[in-house]
Parts: sequence; C-alpha cells; structure tokens
Amino acid sequence: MRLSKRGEYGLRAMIALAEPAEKSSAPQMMQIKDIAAREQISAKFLEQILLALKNAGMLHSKMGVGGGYYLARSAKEITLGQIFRVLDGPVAPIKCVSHMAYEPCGCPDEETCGLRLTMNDVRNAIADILDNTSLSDVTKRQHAVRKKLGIK
Amino acid sequence: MRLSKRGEYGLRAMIALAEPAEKSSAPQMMQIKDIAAREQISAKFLEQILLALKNAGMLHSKMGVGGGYYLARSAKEITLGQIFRVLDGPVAPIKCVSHMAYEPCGCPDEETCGLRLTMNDVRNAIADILDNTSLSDVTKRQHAVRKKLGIK
DNA sequence: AATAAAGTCTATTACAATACTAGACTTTCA
DNA sequence: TGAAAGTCTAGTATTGTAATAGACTTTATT
Repeated sequence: MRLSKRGEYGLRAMIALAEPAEKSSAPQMMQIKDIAAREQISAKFLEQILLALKNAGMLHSKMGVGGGYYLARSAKEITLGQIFRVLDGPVAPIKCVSHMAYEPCGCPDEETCGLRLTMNDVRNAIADILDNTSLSDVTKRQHAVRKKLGIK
Repeated sequence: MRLSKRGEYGLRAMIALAEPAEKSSAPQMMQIKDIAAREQISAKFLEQILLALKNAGMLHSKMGVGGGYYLARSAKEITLGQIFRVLDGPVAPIKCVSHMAYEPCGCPDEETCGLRLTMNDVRNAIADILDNTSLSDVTKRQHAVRKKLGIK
C-alpha cells in the first residue's frame, strides 16, 4: 500500500501547479526547476515525471526561453486518482480487483474468495477518495487549514 | 497501493486456518503442505510466511509427526489489519501519515500539506476496513456468498 | 544569426525489495 | 530409530525504484 516517490513528487508538482490557479482562473505556468526547488526534488527526476503527465494529457508545456508547464484542464477537472494511475498504476491492492489492470489471482474460486471480497472493498474505498478529490479540492483544503492556523 | 505475494499468501493461509474453525470452535490444525496445496502456493515460501506470523504471536504450531499450525486466538480476534502489518508493514500509503512507522516526508510544511491531508484520509479508509474485518468476518462472508450461489 | 534558456527523449545505473529456493537442523510420534 | 513435521539461515534471480547522464529540439532575445 505504498505511494512511490514518483507518485508523490508528481502529485506534489500538480498541486503546486494548481495552487496559483486558485485565484486567477488562467492556467499558471511554472518551470521544472522552480517546482523542483520549491518541493526539494531532483529536477532531472521531476522532468521525467512531468513528461509522463504531459504524455497522459494532463499537462501542457511551452518550450524555449520563458517556457514551462501548465495544467491541461482546470484544477477542478483533474483528480488525484487520474494522476496516481499515470504514475503508479492501478489503485487496487491486488490485480484480481483492479478495474484498469485485472488479472486473475491464484485462488481456487474468485467469486467466493473472501480475501478478494475484502480487497475489493479496500480498492473502492481508495478509489472513492482519490477519484473524488480534485486538485482544486486539495488547494482549497490547504488554504482552509492555513487560515485556521492564522494567516501565514 | 499493492499487496505483496507474501501478504496475499499469508492472508489466504490465515483464512484457510479460520475456515474449519467456523463450525467447531476448537482451533483447527493444518499442515504447511496442505495449505500450500489447497492455495497453490510454494510450500517453502509459505513456510517462511507462517513462521513470521507465528513469531508475531498470531499462530501456534506443533512440531513433529502429526504437527501443524493453528490460530493462536479465535478467528474473531484476529483482524486482516494485524496480519497485513506483520507481512507487508504499515498500511499508510506514505510515511508521513503512518501510525506505526511515521517519518516526515519532504514537504515544506506538513501541517498544511494537501497531499498529506488526503493521504491521511486514504490511510484511515484502508485501516478502517482492515482493522474491522476479522478472519471470522471473512469466512462468514465466504459462506454467505456460497449459499447465495447455491450450495457448492 | 547566435546564444542561452527551456522542454524532450533515451539510456544507464545503483540500490533495494520481492519472491522464491536450498539445505541443514530440531522436535515428535509410531 | 526413522520418518514426518516445523525451525532457521543463507543465497539468488528478477524486478522495481529512484535517480543520473547526456544529446537533442524549440523558442525568445539580442
């Protein structure tokens, strides 16, 4: 049940890109090195991650001087589940309950396998959260916590 | 978010050990090779897994001819969460929300980190299921499904 | 046109984890 | 006493993770 560094960095980067877009509805462009510096991540590693996200259609980019990355859709329309699946693969803890990468596990009878039934509940619980939490939800929540703790 | 083979086999074995105990309340003893055969698992690999579970106090064993393994407590008192943690470690998707193996992640401010807040929800959702599902719950559910599908 | 700043793409690498396998040892029962 | 069972430690092949490296392309500025 682990989120990889790849997944963690990618999610953090996407949240960072969504953050300024909170107020101005125009998509905010940021450069790899700035995100890397802010999140304390290897820029070279982050580069690969953002590229993957771009190839998955979640980011757009601009090359050359003054270029950078920006969200391909509004922060409300991008969920953590979408990002997670691009970077870390299926959400399901075991293949036999995966929606995006189903494979039979070794149990004698899948239909009545108690482990499978429970792991299916787990999968759904995780997917419920990740697929119903948008980048916008995350940045809103961050701002709410900051406000509660006194400006900052 | 993956259950390892180690975790999968261990959980399946524990469920197998709980299964016959469903009717007779006396703990049922089973041998490694029988569990391995029934669940189609390498007996040698399963051996290590059961040993780990034994050392964690969840199984008892009897050596020598006619020996085997049996649950150390009743199937009602053993949860999937306990088993999972022995075999696969913390349930949390990221260290900074782990109850059993907390470590700070790299984010600038943990208290207001949106990723952390969401991953904490995920952790709790998983733990809620795994810690509130006992081996007895699993075997009961299996029987219910079997009945629904017509005896078997 | 030249240069520098930015993203693009592919390959390689170091390390750790996973999923086993092997084999010697100990305990127990018949 | 011998076979059947669990115990314990070590080793190994494969894969996954987390990077690192470097050459290439595009674009803005001077």
